[in-house]
Amino acid sequence: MTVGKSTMKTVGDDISWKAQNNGTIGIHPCASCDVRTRAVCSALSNDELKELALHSRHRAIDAGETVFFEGDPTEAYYVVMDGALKLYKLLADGRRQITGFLFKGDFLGLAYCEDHSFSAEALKDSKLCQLPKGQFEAMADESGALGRRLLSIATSGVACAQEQMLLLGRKTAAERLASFLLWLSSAQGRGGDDSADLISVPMSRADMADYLGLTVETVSRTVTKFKTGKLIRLQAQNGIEICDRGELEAIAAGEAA
Amino acid sequence: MTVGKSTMKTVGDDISWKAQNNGTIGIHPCASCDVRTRAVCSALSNDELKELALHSRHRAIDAGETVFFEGDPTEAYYVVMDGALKLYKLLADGRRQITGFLFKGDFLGLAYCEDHSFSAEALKDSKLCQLPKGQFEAMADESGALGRRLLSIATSGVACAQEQMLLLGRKTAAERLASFLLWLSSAQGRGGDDSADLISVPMSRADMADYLGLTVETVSRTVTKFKTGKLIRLQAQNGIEICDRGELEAIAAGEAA
DNA sequence: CGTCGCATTGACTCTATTCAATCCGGGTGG
DNA sequence: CCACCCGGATTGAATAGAGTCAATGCGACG
Repeated sequence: MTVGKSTMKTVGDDISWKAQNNGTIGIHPCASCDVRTRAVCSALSNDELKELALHSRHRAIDAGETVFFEGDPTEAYYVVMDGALKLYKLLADGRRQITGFLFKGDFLGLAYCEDHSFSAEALKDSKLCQLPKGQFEAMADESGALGRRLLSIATSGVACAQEQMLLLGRKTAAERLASFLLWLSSAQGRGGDDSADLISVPMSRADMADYLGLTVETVSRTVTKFKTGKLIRLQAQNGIEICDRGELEAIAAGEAA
Repeated sequence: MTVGKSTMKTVGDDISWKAQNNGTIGIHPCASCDVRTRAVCSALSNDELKELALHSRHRAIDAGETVFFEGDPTEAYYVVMDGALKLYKLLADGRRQITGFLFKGDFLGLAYCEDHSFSAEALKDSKLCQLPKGQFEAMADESGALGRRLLSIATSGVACAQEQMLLLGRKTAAERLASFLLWLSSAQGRGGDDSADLISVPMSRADMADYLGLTVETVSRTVTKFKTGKLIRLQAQNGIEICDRGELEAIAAGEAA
């Protein structure tokens, strides 16, 4: 198992300071950031945001590139500005468990941890906003709002993880896939009305398998079964259309016949 | 699946106010609490502690009794003063996944969540210190130390949960049991030197199975295999002695032959 | 001493894995 | 333009690891 240091190009200091001054937000690079209102940053005052922006760096990550490896010392936290990431852990012989996927607006990192307890890799070309560990932690210590926001992120992370434990420990392959598709749908519904019926699946079958605790073959077979049963329809560009949400929900909950 | 409201006797207002005044701690009921230095409470000043104690209640929970059910509105947080609890989630047909065990000193509850996302039940007769939700949250909002402590608890909860996902998604029965025994050992080592070789197992085989994503039979068979292989020895009163920690560690990590 | 609940063991089954072949779409180079 | 190639996805056949069903063992307790 190769666990090396991550190397990556830093887009660097080229944060735009040209954002328009609208009188309330003031001039700072985050003014033009479209995840600002959704991400952790929303817990910061304009002054704090400005301060933090002084130390932040944007990083472009290509698909397949690693942000950091499990065991690496934590040097920074990140906000996903665009793209998608997978988080995973490995066993000595290469068996892999994906512990989560991150999308636009999500926060990456575990507060106050010395070392990363998982690896993070881009599913597709992505943009991250990198926040230096020390700087960010100091700010979290100062700002009650940021601390509370981080707590709420961690808390929902725990709830999510417990749901996934239920899936991994007790659900059948079909139940796992159904749960996954519905989760993906609701994740993509964030921002829009509700959950989308046409979902884009940025991860490979192998990634889905490693997230669901199955093999590629089983995922593929189960997808086919859902397709045959007219629960879903495969679309171009890794799209999946949910045709019978009710039935999928019943399956996901373990209520199916 | 019966999911009712939890009912429980409240030991009530009989918190002892007789703790000795040693000049620094001052007179308050927590002075005599032996988990005070380990639990969340350690993040509070004496004044804060005193304030919180005014609203706290001790609850005695019998083995098998439920503290709260998944879906119940969160009305309080708890500190486990003594005993052991299991946290679990259920599927519609009764399949159960235990998502964690709590011991003396552990914190019970997910900060700022409206409803409980899991049920909590005592493994054996236990004592809890109940902290009213509103009171405690207000205090967390005020005190940076408490907020940070809660964040660190939630954060290590996430790391723990991810480790468990790896176990549930990718480990074999033997690897799961080995990981579990070592975890239990290190959990009981807290307070003592390091990890204990003689561990007490307060949960039934069924609980172990539901925690490890296995069946009772498989757990039992695997225990027998370990016993036969001289990796462990069963002791009286649900005790298990670890005889070959190195081999167990190798198995747990997935490095065994 | 008998009973009850949990744990263990045995025999058989089944779901998901493994191993292997084929398919499909996109990109490349002749 | 089209044949070729490559990686991911799908499908098939055989296998294995854990599950299921059922019987027995064992210790605590009345």
